[in-house]
Amino acid sequence: MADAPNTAPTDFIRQIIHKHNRTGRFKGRVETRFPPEPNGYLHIGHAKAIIISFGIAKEFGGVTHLRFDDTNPVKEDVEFTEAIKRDIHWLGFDWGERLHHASDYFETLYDWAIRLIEKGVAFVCDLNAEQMREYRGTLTEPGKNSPFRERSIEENLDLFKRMRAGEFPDGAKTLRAKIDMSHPNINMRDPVMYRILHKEHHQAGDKWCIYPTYDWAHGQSDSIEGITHSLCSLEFENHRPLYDWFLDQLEEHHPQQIEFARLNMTHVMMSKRNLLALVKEGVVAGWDDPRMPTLSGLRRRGVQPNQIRSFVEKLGVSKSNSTVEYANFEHTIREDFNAHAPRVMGVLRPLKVVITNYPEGQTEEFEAVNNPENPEDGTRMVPFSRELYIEQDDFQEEPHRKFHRLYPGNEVRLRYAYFITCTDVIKDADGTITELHCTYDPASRGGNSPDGRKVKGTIHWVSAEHAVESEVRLYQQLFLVEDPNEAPDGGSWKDNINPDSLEIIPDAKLEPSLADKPAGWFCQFERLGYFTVDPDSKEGSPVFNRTITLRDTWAKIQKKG
RNA sequence: UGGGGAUUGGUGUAAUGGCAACACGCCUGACUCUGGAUCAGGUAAUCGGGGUUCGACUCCCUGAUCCCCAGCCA
Repeated sequence: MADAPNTAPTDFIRQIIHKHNRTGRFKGRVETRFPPEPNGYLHIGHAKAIIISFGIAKEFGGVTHLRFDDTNPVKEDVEFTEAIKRDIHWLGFDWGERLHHASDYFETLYDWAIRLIEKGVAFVCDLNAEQMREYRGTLTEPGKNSPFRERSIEENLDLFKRMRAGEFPDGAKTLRAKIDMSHPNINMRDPVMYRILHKEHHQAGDKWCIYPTYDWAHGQSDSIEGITHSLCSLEFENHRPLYDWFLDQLEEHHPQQIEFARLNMTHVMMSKRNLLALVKEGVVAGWDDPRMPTLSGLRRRGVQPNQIRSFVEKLGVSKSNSTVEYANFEHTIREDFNAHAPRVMGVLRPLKVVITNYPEGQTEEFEAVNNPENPEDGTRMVPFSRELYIEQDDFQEEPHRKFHRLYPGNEVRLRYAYFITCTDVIKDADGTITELHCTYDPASRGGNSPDGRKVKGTIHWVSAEHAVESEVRLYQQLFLVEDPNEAPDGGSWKDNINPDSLEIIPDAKLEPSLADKPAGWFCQFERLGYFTVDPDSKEGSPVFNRTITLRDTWAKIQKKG
């Protein structure tokens, strides 16, 4: 499972850390953090951030903190914290004792704010939101100083304490850093540090009615925890000067913020807000719907955590905005499953086959290989009888010129069993094929003919009397377009939703070994794809999710006509 | 039009002054008791224009394009 030793990544972040280690900036220590806001579920995009932050720290012998960035009680909920922790653990990472909340630091943050007031670099401002916007200036014009900017330190101290004491209504006052209203970086134009919010906090209870903003809380939390490298996404680049400014003013431990490009993927909705909409509006069944790009959705779908890790590791890290093709993710999933998934036989769309020259009532068993990629996985016995199910797709009455499966008069191999030849096609009054009659060659027992005769096709099958009935859920992309956010003319992103993203097959026929597999168990249905047992399964009647199909060369041939 | 970033095949990354490499995708072919897997081969790139240099993806100048920022969101 280890990466090849000579391919250790040398991306720009690792290069910076190596440099710090050379110069002794952090005395060789590497400590990172993952700071989710508890306002939604983690998705594949977060997985990149998690894998990078945890992965790099580990690689350098350091540790990673999990810190809930819970500075806005209006948007957040404990509901999400457990899900976030579970998903990170599932991905394969552990924060040990280092579980924190930004709200753990509210008292320190408050003290530090007082320090800045005393230093004369923070002030209480009475401007309301609209006024503040006017005073801020624009991208091209400088802002104006707030009329409250020159309050005395004493007055600021008094006002700030009274803000905390709850003397003022929401929005009446803010605490702001005193930096430079004409700074070309708008984040430096006297940014807000505290706002008044009379709202109970999911962690801190009703203790506070003033809450720190992201800019004031984040870097200081990093500092308190002794973080050395604070890795975040590109949009925070503009905030780094402020991150640095606060820590310079405080003269506290000063981590290095490093920004990298977040993960974008074709066909995947990454916006938390829109994912929430999909859940709330019932487009999907929940955050863990297998069509969701959430970690819980992927897990239920059957994607394995090591697959996500190797996917992200192979992508690399850079600062350029980019969008990964979904096929890349699929490749990684298949690559791993191919090596590890046990093979079984299951028929999704059953077509009954009667072997007319096979003795009625007779049953025999064939030895089937569990995983040809890994002979140590051994073999299992699969029952065979006179009546079988094969896949409807494996029969064509009038075959495509390159079709080499079953058609009238053609001989194929039933995997691990016998050669059979189609002799009759039975139809109902509507002309729908209901049954096939075939003959078998007893000499081909086990799947090879002693006369060396070759067949072009090998198909899977399940013995009718031994079949386990199963509900199988097939998934397609929730969005067929490459960029789900790109709304069609006059429409919205919702118009991109694929109405056929879920297909339920109520009566698939599976080989008997599949009757009682536990939820989460995965396998390959030969020739069809990789499947996972869904938690909805009941004893003796499993529900399978198709995680991903096999590569389908035949589909390409058909497409070409 | 202020500031901050970015730009290498269709896609994602490497090469940090010395043969533009790897992976995905796509296309051939071989092999196959999974039209899977595997194997062999092929396709295809340094944003433009100047300059420095024996030599430039890399350094300098200049232009273009894309992304981010005007929440009391994170």
